[in-house]
Amino acid sequence: MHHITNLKEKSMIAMATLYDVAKRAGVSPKTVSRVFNESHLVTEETKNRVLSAVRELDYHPNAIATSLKKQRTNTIGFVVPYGSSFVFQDPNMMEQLRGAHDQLTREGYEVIVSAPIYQKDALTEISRLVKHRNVDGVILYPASGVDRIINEFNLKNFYYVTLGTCFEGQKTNFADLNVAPGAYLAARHLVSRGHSQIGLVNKPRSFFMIGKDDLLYGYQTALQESNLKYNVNLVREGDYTFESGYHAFKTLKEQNPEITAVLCASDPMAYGVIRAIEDAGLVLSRDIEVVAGDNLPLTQKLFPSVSSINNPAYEQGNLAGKMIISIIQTGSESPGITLKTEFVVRSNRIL
Amino acid sequence: MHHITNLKEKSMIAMATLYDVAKRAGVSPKTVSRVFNESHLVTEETKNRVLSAVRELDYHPNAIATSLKKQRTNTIGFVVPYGSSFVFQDPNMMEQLRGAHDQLTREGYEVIVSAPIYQKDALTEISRLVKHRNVDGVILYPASGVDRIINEFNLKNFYYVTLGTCFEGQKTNFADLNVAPGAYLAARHLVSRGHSQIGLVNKPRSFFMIGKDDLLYGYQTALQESNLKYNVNLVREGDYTFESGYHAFKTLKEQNPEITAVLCASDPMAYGVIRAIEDAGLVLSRDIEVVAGDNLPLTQKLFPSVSSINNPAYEQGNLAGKMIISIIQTGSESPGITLKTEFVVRSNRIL
DNA sequence: TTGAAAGCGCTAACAC
DNA sequence: GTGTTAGCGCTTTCAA
Repeated sequence: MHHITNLKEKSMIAMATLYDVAKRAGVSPKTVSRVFNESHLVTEETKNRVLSAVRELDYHPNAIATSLKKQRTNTIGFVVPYGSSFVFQDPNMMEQLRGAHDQLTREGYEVIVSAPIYQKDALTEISRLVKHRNVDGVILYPASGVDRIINEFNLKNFYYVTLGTCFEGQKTNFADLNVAPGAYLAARHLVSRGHSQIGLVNKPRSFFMIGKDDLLYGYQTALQESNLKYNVNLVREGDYTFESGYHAFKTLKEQNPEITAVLCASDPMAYGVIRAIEDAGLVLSRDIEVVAGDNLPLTQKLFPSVSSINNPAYEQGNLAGKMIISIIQTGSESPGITLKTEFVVRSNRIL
Repeated sequence: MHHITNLKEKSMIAMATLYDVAKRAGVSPKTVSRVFNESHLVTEETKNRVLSAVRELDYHPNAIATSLKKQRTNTIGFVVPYGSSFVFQDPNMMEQLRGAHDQLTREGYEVIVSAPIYQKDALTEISRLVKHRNVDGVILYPASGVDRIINEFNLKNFYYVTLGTCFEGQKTNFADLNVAPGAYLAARHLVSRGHSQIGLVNKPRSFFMIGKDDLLYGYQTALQESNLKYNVNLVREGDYTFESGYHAFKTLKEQNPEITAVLCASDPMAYGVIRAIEDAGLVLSRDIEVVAGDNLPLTQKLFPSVSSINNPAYEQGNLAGKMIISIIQTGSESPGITLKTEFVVRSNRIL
């Protein structure tokens, strides 16, 4: 049945197979398999004989063979477009990944991470991972074109969860975030502290479904309630990066000299704003009050006086992990869940 | 040969197999396989027939079956102990991961990332991934106990690369970093600017093989050359985190009131030092000059006046990726490579 | 409680 | 240039 050790190159040592264990223990292959999968169906005595053989031969079940037979890999793909710098250098995205990782590994899944540079590649990568059966399902990030993939996945019963909604009317399989509550509270807070010229550095338009879960919505609602009129000129659109925050504040200040506060959609953009404030010869929290968007630990530590919208990115990733597992195990879709943002005050404004 | 669509649950759609394609195209399975693997051995005409069938059936090769047959998965494990917060929240480690990811995906490998909380689990995880054949090889991080795993891997011809050396005398399969040159230049620079009380916030002792590639070594060498005597009391040991940096500066300043400069082994620790400086009522770069350890983009942006040792973490990860691929493809070990740190001056000291 | 035989989807060896 | 056959290492009927 089994051939002699395959003398590839120098000393490739043949790994023991389940058959080797069976032979050694004097039982059938199926019995060995049972010991690993349904051990309650095996006598204590035979089990011990098998386990001895396992130890003696240093046997480890071949995960690939198991996957082929069972038609599942116990692996989940985490695919994010926009390139590896965008992903691995964005602490907020890393929090999402961390949340997913923790949940998935706790449940015995491996995590394949992929961050192709181009959206097109990302879409291909998602399809490939799933269709080639490398993974049992994917957690994926909104990007243009993802809706088509989702459509196909729905038809073919492939499993996925999205980090945010990917098209209007998506009802299932998403772990989303509603930024409006945090933005609303943040804007109210700023107004209550006497600010009336409040800048908004929003996320890129392409990233969101315009609607009631948006930063802008919370901001506008708060202004309305306070009878402050909405000024388009106080709104900027960044791309989550430091640079875009820096640039946003620069132009905000130029066009609105009276500006005294800025609300940011992300922490890295808040850093850019802060840097721009200092470069303009102004003092953070005295001349301009900044509200950050993620409430990252680092931000709290570096800028203890900066209040922040709380972005539960870890929980979001965790939730996505839970959802994909449940979807795989039940074989049916999961209702979408939307987490809420909050607002954390850290105002020890200077003067 | 092939059974009717397996009506699991509702509508699990059967994926086309290579046999289905073969039948449809009127060729043998092997010919279909050839089209995907050695297409130059197939006539243009049959190839086209096969590809039509592939398209019509929406066929995708099953990666698991290929892996089982070929005895390789085209997947590399990236395993780091110390837990997911330590990993995903450390921008420097993310740079290593990013470097590895970019190289590996470019070469057609998937990356499985795993960050177990306990070192013990990490060691188990490394073994499992490799022994169960989930991955073709692993990139792993120094931790106590890794040396035993390496020993076993060497014996059994399993493939690995380490990010740094894991035991004294390791000669192969590592992508290491020599911190001494950067530390030396940094210390010389500080001395040349008139500093004589220079604090050192080093990495944790357990992380390094004490030797000539150490931060301390570069620091001491520079002091010696300048005829400054080495003062143990100016040296602290952190654990790469903000908190440890904060605490380090606090005690440094208490015990060395004359201190005017601090050299840090990592950027997060430098952030902690900077925060502590400000909390002590001192001004960064005027009262205390700080040198950071990683030269992260964020640090450059947030603190433009802070010089830094340059930590080529991306390159290190990239190199590790290159090495593991070469090791797998040639079947033989790779000589270890040590990257050098440099020093980047950004001194626009205030006053 | 245990075992025999078939086969998951692919490719390597060896025909033709 | 193309096809046949066996088998990668496991689990799943089904039978004993």
